[in-house]
Amino acid sequence: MKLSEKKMKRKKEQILRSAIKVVNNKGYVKATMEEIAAELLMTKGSLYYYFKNKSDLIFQCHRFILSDAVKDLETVLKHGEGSTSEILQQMVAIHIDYAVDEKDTFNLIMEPKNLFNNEQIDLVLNLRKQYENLFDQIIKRGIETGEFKTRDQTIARMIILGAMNWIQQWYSPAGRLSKEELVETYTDYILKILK
Amino acid sequence: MKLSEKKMKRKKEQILRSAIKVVNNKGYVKATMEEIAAELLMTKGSLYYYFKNKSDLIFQCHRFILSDAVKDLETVLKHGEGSTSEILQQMVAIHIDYAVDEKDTFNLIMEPKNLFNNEQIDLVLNLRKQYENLFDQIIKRGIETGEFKTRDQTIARMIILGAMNWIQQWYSPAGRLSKEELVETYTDYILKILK
Amino acid sequence: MKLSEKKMKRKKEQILRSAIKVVNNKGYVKATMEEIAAELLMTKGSLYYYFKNKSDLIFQCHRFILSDAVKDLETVLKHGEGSTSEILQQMVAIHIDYAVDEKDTFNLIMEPKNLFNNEQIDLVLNLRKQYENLFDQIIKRGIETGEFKTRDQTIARMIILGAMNWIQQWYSPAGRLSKEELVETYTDYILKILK
Amino acid sequence: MKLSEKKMKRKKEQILRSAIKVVNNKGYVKATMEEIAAELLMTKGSLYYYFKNKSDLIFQCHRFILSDAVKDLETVLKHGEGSTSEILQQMVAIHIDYAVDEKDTFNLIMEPKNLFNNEQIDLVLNLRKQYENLFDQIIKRGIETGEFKTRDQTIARMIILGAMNWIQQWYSPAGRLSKEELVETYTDYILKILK
DNA sequence: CATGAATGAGTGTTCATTCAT
DNA sequence: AATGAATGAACACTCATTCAT
Repeated sequence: MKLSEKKMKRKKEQILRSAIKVVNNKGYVKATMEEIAAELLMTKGSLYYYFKNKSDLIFQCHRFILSDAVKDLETVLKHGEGSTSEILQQMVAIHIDYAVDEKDTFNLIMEPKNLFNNEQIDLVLNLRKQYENLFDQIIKRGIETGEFKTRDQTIARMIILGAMNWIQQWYSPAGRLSKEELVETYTDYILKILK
Repeated sequence: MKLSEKKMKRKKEQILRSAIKVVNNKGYVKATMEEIAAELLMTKGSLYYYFKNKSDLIFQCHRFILSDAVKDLETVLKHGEGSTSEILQQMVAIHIDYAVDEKDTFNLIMEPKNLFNNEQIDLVLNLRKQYENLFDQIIKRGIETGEFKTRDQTIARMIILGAMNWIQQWYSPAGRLSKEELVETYTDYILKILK
Repeated sequence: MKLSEKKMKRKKEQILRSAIKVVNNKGYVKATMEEIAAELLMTKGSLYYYFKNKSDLIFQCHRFILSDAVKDLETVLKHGEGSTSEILQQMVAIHIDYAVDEKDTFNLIMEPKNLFNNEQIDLVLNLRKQYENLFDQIIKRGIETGEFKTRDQTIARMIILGAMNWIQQWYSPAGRLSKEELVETYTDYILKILK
Repeated sequence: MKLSEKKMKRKKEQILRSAIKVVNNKGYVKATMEEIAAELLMTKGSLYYYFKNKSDLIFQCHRFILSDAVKDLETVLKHGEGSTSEILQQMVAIHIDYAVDEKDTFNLIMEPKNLFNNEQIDLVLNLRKQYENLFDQIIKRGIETGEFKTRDQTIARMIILGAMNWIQQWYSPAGRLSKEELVETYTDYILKILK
């Protein structure tokens, strides 16, 4: 019982990984079930054993990655050490890690959702809100400790997220900047926004 | 000759306008030649008299909008009055206008380009560079006048562009903020980055 | 204008004829768009130029045949000469003609309709009612003239229709009975029911 | 041996019952192996231990129901009490019961058989003949006792069967007529045919 | 110039069937 | 005896593209 369930879960994850890859290379419309399956040496028919729909599969991809990122951020937010600014820097590092390492994957964050049904949309929006909320929390904490101040907190957060999401459009680890330098510079600018 | 050429040009522009509308509504993958033609009371077959491809048509849309935006920015940059900060504010206003009004067509900036052939990609990348360059110019001007200073100018510009491009992911003119307020707040934060 | 419309109509009818043939040979579920198209040396894609759906196409088939039959029956009912019994006999002849000559075609009458959408179902049920109603009319007329009498008119009509629809399950023109004999014998029995 | 054979038989019957249910609800084309199995808390793969094919399974359903009906009719025919007319009425009741309760499975009688292979078709046709023959017998008996008379016995029987089979196209137990009234009225009319 | 008509490659989805365990 | 998993053939439907008229 437990065994077969684990197997199922592992397979689902494999498929998700493959789907994430393909979806983010081609966009979710051009990503075909065939290609997603092919990468795993399966036939597209088999995918339907694990996922109800293409829509469902894509949705799970989104959810999967986002959940992971949320978990990482939460850990830092709760157990991270140092000043609020230092914790913020760690969060920026996490976001940039996802955006750069899992490039295609994380890109999902900013894609539209004409494919999701209402139920799914709700869940996605919730996850996104959760994600944004983590940055809201750190900002609020900074304000409370007197480290930060903002004119309009929502917009400040949007600016920060936008700036970070844009990274994957241009940054290459092979380029002029190391990831560490990138994180540092970004944090620097972000702190300017919050001060 | 000249006459028929002008007619052709006018027709092409009509088609582009229609295509832009549809693309902005449905995204370029779901935008069908049929719908683009229908809006003009034509049949899709006719489109092929003016454009080689759907790919070509979409590309021209992108180019059209981007050129427009570049022109607008250039005008402000050259003839705009006021301090560098004030000119920057006008540029932010222009960008936000395009991002909000021309949603998906403008959005193409940040989307992959599995649709464009190499020739087209080069042209698009050039346009993008031109676009970015205009923001580089205003930053440089600010530094020369002593109004701005940056730790890393490229990254500063990336942060600014990223922040602005993100707007279309969340901003609705029907929401809490008017476009004017949005522009003002954004400029405010952007200036913080540059000071 | 008028010309192309006529062409369209003619083509639609051709497709309907083909569809009727295939549908009634294989049943509407096993009838494929491909096969329907193949018979006309078309590709299945083309069918969608004329019909929105498989469901739509099948529906039009049903409607097409049923309308024809209704028209024929109405003609006899209104302009037929002779006693009510004699007119009934002509109606029986028409029904049997459809059932035997257009065997597969007419069979549609008795097939379920899990395929039709609500709008279509309404129309189909209406047509069926119209068809049944024609037999109701002749029965009523017979009762008024004193030629017929019934215990339960609805059931009488159902028995008559059922008996006639069953013919295509067993009758072959190549068999023992000519169509004329068949009609005569059937009418004979039907009159027994109505007397 | 004997024991496991009995187990096998019992299981087969369980499956048939489930299949019959599903087929009656969805029609045999839309009835899926999955659904048939699910009702029994099995997986569809297991069905293939008991039945070679879906075709085979469906065929056995048909056979099962038809055999049952034949048995019931035979019982009445041999041991039924009362006049020939009264026995006929009981047979009509049986037929109507099957037609109404076992809708689609029983309906198979009058559907084409693109699903059955030649071997199966022969068996089905034989069963049908057996079924029809039982009605022939009662008619013949009526003629011998002087209760009935017919112009053409085969056609008379066809009319009676057709009328009865049609019932499932329109009758609903929830409607105006109870099943008892239906039986009585039908018998009444059928007797008119036979007199 | 424009269109009506046709095409064909592609795509998601379903489902009977198989088979190792 | 049963199952989990995979397969592959089939099918409806879409749409960019073509071309004779």
